[in-house]
Amino acid sequence: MSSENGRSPVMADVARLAGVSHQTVSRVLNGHPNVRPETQARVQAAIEQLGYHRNSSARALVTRRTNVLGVVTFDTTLYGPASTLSGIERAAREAGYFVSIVTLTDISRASVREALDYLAEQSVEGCIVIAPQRAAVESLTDVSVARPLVAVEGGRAPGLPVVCVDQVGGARAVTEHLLGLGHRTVHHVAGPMEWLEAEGRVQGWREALEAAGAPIPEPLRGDWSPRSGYEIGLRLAEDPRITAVFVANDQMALGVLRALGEAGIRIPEEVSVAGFDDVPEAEFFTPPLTTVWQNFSDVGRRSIRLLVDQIDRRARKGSAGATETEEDLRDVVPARLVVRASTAPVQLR
Amino acid sequence: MSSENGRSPVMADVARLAGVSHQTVSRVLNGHPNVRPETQARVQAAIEQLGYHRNSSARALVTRRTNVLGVVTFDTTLYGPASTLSGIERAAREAGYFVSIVTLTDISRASVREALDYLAEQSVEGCIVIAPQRAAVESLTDVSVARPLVAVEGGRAPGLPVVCVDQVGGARAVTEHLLGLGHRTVHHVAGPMEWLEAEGRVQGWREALEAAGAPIPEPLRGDWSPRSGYEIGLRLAEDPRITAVFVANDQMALGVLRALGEAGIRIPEEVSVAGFDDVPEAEFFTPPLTTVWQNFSDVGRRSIRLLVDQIDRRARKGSAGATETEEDLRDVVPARLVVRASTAPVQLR
DNA sequence: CTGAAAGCGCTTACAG
DNA sequence: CTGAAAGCGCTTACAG
Repeated sequence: MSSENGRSPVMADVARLAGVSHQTVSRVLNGHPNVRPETQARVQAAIEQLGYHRNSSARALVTRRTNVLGVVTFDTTLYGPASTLSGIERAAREAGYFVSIVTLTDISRASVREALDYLAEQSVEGCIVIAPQRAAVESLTDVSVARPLVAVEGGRAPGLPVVCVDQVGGARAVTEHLLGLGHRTVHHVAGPMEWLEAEGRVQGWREALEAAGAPIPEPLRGDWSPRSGYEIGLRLAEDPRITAVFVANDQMALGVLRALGEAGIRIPEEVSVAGFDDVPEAEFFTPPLTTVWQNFSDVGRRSIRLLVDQIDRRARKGSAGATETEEDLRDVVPARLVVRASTAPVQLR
Repeated sequence: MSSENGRSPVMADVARLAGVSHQTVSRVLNGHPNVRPETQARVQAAIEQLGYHRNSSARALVTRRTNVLGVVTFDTTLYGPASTLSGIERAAREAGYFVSIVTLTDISRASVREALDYLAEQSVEGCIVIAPQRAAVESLTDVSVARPLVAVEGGRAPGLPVVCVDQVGGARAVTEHLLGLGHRTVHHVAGPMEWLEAEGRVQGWREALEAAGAPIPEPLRGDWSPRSGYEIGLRLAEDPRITAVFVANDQMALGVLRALGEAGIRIPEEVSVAGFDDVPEAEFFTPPLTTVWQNFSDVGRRSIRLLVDQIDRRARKGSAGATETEEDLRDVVPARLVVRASTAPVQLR
């Protein structure tokens, strides 16, 4: 695999073996035209014989392109971020980029900046930040960032392209579904205030209630965990006027189902429960959960497209300086209601 | 942030501003001794004033080190791989490495090779393959790999360092727990044959039954999904002799719980059910699931340590050639039984 | 269609 | 303690 003297082969070794100059090897490697077919074949043969791989650092040094994209993400063991990351990675590879990731453990402004600086040291050509918290988004707009950037689930941010799922629309759809079943109103178990997705879902829920002229109860706040859903569920069980609950994610919905179940409340006969995310398990909860599906691979694809567009545009202009203010790019991916057995027409409790 | 003429600043710009040569800047950046404190301060000031970042490609070209590690993983929306990836990423960063990931969609020998070749083009210094399938491991041993490699959940492979959770021990513990509750035997819902983790769990279960002199039923095969657990659960529900089921992961266990529930079978009064993984939801299943916890962040830490050790050893020897056969490194992380409400002493059904 | 030359931005001995 | 020189392995005009 390596050349005779033990080090890995370089372009010059290939050139020598093929009886050409190293520029010709470079041309073959880069698919330039103007190489005689037989020369090309000789070079290819030499490359294979030596097991030659182009040195990516040398190439990056001269082309000023690393072909690396950075992704900053938060807690990849949550279903949403994990699915998004996976979609991003696939789309990036298809676009010819490598993906370097940093997982955040805490979500302060400082830690996001730190992650971006860290990725900058690796000379990434652009970054995607999966940062659904308010603090994260602010940390992105605070400083004029030197290189292309896309926020996923980022909320509205001036000059920062954003790709997000239509949280508001999804929440509205699930709330309307519950109202349509005859429920007088719908209670809401929300995610943490700092999370933009949590706010979007609150907003959609509120809009649907307002449009229907239904009473708007105070939302109860969980932290996305099944445990928080369970604890809130215990409280919900005590109020007999509650007949419908929209929970901001499936994990918390699981906790709510469990708490209501323990209290002897039958679902959906006495209380309807709906979630958000459509995790693979949701279909097998007891009962199977009505929820909202998000197209994460689409989110990945679109965010890579937005990022690569920025990179290409900048490359064409040849400017490494500040970006001129771009129009507010905001790509909203629709959400889809999935109706299962945890929601039903209202009955007396 | 950039130098006057619009391009990003280079070492020479810093040198000029600080009134030193660019070598001195390099020394400061690399923390070399033998730089006068005041020179160092001047250089630091110039670096900050210009917003200078060292060009990583140029550095990698001359040091022959990219500081990038590759991770090949399979379906990061599964709890195990996602948690492992997250542990690896954190440990790598602490060790001063960047992490470049490739997510596999199918798990053929060819796709693993392709992913490794892809990472090789980025000049990663070593790779971790989270590849719990037989085919993946074989693809790693098949070809003598040019650079350091560690397999996670890889089974026994000659010359290939492996970090894995003690699947056999975990499965034995959960089976012994069920036998200890008085069950005559324990049925098993296994994962797919190609998965080494599935096989380890079958083995531990079988060993425990053999040691107890209990009958050994044929394991039923699922595909890790809740749906497959559900379908197998429907069959289990029909056999009244079954009183205890060990399911190879929590997602399938959820499906089993659901199927038994639909059949009117009470858990754990009539049938005990246990899982494996301890996903965050497991505690909130109905009933809360007895399962086995795996320390994924430890797996991440240990696999990075093994990989970095290999890299350092190679760097010291200065050999880029073939690795000499190393002792079979195999780092086994213990698993821990977590008893909850889904398992109970045997009763008549 | 192909080669000789310059240069990308660093680090690493080597002098002093 | 600091600088002049060489070189890492490529690509990119520029000749021919």
